Amino acid sequence: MPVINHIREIRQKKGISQIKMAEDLQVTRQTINAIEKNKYNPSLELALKIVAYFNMPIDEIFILQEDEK
Amino acid sequence: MPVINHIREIRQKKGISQIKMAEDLQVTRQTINAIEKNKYNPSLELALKIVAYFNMPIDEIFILQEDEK
DNA sequence: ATGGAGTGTAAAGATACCTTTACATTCTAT
DNA sequence: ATAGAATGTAAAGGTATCTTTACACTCCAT
Repeated sequence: MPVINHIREIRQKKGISQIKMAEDLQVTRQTINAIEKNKYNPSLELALKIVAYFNMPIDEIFILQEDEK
Repeated sequence: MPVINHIREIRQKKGISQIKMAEDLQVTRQTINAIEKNKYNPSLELALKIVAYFNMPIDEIFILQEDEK
């Protein structure tokens, strides 16, 4: 899985629940949960919304793993 | 379409063909073309690869349009 | 004017992303 | 120990992303 994310840690550090984050971003709680659990990556659109939501540089949230083909 | 990109201009300014860019990024030429023509957005993974490929800040390549719901 | 390089596009098929609904589990506070 | 809030997960369905194959067009150089 070539893209990892630090959403859970960041979200928890900010004291935000999956429910609130999902509502704020207008997606379902399951979507947030699945992304945190690395079931799949967010779309580019949702990823950019998350970056804006956390107000952090993208490379502190999403990291492209170079090793695997 | 809430995410726009400046891939075409950047690619052309660097003198790279869609074919070469597709090979370098390990996707098909049609994928590059479709993204440039705004048929759809790249996945987060491909977007991050493009950012690394161009070696530019993401917000100079991909822009989240805020206005539309 | 023919050929090659670059680009535009379409159809069909596979997998990824996201939703709705639903139920189960964990954690904390009372 | 029970309740409420938060989280984990699963199935089914819809749309998005990407592939393969294929054909068309433009532009420039020979």
